[in-house]
Amino acid sequence: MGDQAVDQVISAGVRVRFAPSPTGFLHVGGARTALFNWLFARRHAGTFILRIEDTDTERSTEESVRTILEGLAWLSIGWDEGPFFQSRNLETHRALALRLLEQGKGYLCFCSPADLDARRKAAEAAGLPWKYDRACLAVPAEEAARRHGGGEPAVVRFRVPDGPIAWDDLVHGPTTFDSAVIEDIILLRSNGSPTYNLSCVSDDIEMRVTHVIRGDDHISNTPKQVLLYRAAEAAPPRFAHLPLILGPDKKRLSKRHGAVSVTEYRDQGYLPEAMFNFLALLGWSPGEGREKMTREEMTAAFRLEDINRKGAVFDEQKLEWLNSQYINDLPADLLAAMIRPALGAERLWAPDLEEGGARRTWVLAVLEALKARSKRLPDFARDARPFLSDEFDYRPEAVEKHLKGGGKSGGPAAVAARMRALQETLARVEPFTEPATEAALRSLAESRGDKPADYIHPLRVALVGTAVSPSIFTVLVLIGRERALTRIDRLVRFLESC
RNA sequence: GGCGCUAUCGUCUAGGGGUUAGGACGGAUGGUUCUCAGCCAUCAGACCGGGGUUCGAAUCCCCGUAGCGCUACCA
Repeated sequence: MGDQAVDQVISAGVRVRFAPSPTGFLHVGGARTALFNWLFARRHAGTFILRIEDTDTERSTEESVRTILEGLAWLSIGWDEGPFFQSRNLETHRALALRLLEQGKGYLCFCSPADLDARRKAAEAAGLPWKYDRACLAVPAEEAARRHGGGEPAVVRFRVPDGPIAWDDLVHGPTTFDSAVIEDIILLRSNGSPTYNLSCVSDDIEMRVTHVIRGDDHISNTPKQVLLYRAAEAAPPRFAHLPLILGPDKKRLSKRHGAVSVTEYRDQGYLPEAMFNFLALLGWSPGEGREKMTREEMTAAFRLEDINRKGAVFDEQKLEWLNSQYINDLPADLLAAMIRPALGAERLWAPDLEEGGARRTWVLAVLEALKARSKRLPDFARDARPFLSDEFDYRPEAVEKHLKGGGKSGGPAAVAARMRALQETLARVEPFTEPATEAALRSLAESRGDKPADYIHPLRVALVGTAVSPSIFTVLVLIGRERALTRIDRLVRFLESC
């Protein structure tokens, strides 16, 4: 079958789901799983289902549900069905378990957790591999029913049949487990609540999920689930297990590595498009060296078969680079909208920036000048301050290097003299444009037997307070003649106080 | 311990019997220049080890080794 034919078969109703448990924020691993499900669904014009697995009432919180939804929304990963809450389907899960029990595919187990724990520990201490020993399998069904009816606590276990279990993983290829290593799975706890594997399989059957795309850490759950599909006489879905996202130490990415929540990255000033692109590249490559891609390009190129099997280290430096690329591509007016909260927090956002008008046009020009040197959104709020406000400090290292710097600059007095001369020149230069101001500064330097840099560096400190900025003449024109002259005044006064 | 998964530059990866093993991030050097960034150019940098199969193996097979994951009445 050719690729197109395969695609057509797959496309006959692809249904995938992202099934996070709401016990924390949406971490980057979860986001990447959601992303791949989304990409696969879009690629095959299928359905993307969001299912919240909130059956662990101890740890599940509504706050968690909110942040997960918020994270998905930020990344623009929308779902077609749901969100469904697994806790609403408990009765269906229970019915499946009871059906299996009735059919003799399961049995009641009266072993207490404490008892089990003791036996497990004893086995481990003796260096023996532990697996539930099926002690209760020997209890006749009638007796078990009577004891359970009489109030004795019991769990429902699934009786694992003998024989090999195999599936053709879409990313790992053929994978097999020997049922001998799988213990009889608990389906229903002694309080009657269903366990993860049961709920998961039951829901996936009910929701007619065709492809289960999830993290590698679920590989060992898969044989159990395959068994459950068989027992339920339902066709199992295709499985695709994604490589884990690792920290720099090659261990599964976790909080101790720093930021792991997607909303943290948002708050650090990453663009959702950059994050989306970066996450997609973690464990997947369309080949041909393609890296920076639009969602549409990623969707068109996405194939589960191209997913890697090796865990991928989350490289913040590359994320930052990608982010700078996206920032550079962003038109200034969109940029303005994105950094507005940050500017507002710094009290740099004035109401007159809201609508069209000269002031807004000017602000956009400032952002444009700052773009190439910005890696993350907060870089703008920091660098834009001297443009948007007259309140800024001289950076110590800039003062040290360009104002006081002994031999080369001749000391504060010499710098002050040059700035006075420059001030006079700038007061007269017409028009006040980049080429004209540059020509004026250079000829002034020449006439006084100095180097242009002797004027440029102190001027930069005067205008923005730092040793680095965009081209000084761009800055000069953006700041404008009047403010520039005032700032030179301020610098001269500062030099006199040195 | 048992079971499973994995193994190409520091990192993300391309390649899948014959390649100077390619690209990107990061690093280094040089250029542009008023600084930083950017941009441009150049450089350094990898097929885990051992056996097979083959005329030929990074690629296929086996065995090691290492790393990671799972091993709950959590999900």
